[in-house]
Amino acid sequence: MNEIYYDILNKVKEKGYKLTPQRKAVVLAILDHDHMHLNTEEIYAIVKDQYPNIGLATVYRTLIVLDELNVITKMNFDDGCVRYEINSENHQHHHLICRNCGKVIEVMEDLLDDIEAMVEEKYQFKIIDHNLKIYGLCKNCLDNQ
Amino acid sequence: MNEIYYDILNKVKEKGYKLTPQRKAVVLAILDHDHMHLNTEEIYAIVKDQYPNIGLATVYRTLIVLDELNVITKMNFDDGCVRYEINSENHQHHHLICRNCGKVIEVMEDLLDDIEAMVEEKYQFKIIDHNLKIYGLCKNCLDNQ
DNA sequence: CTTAATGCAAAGTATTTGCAGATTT
DNA sequence: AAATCTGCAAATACTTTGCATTAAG
Repeated sequence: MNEIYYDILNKVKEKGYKLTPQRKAVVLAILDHDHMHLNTEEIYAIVKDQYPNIGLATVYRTLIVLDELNVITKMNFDDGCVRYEINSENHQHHHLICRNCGKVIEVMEDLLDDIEAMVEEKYQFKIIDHNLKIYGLCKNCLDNQ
Repeated sequence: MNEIYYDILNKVKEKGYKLTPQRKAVVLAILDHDHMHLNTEEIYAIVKDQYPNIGLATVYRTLIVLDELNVITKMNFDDGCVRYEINSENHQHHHLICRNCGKVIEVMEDLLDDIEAMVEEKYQFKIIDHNLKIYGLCKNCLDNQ
């Protein structure tokens, strides 16, 4: 965890961005709430706790920088806002989204090799990343019906 | 094509919605521009051509109805707006999105059976639909580098 | 004739931007 | 010291809503 944190700070510095306490606080907030798919307001609320006069615009701007540095990934769960995830390369995963309760479940298995091989060959498309969302009903909602 | 159109009108009627000329015009606009991933403004512009005093709000409201009836699907290509596609059940496809030029390419092969079977069994999740976006570089952008 | 749909304008959200002052390097 | 970053408020973009009027069934 600490290692990831310092890796991110280094990336920020390397690219010529300044290491401000606000930026550090945003990075920490995201790391501390991994797998929670926070949106900007939520990250802002967390950071504001320890850093009461940070502005929402600073959080927006920091997230743009982190996205540009490939540190985080934007996620869209169709709930009207952008949510963020840490980008740990060797940790590919997909999302199951319950159409009834909205819960998001992470699936750690990848299993997209076949389709990716086909795409690269047939479409001459150089794959960088992918994003798979599966919609349906979670166990809980199925049971309580 | 005509068959799909009347199927959609029937669905609208069946659910108790009124068949207004505005709704028909929106449906036609989408059908006439299939695979073009239009957003609301674009649909509005097309409809306005033949129906100059339609309001943007009517288009938004019609799209909400069509989405609810499962006639169209919302798509998010990370360009800041929601885009729509006709929902032809037996025509599953994925999208390749070029990180360089933004072009969206449709992939007609499905190839998600393995992963779906695994998800249904291991996560006890009843799958309704899925959405796969693959990011990378299209042939054109690779060639011109 | 009843009920729902439309068009307009106003109101909401989510996000971005301009700018003066503060902070990092 | 130079350049970037911050916080604030205003601006923008997309979408939804209230309401009086119109139109569909």
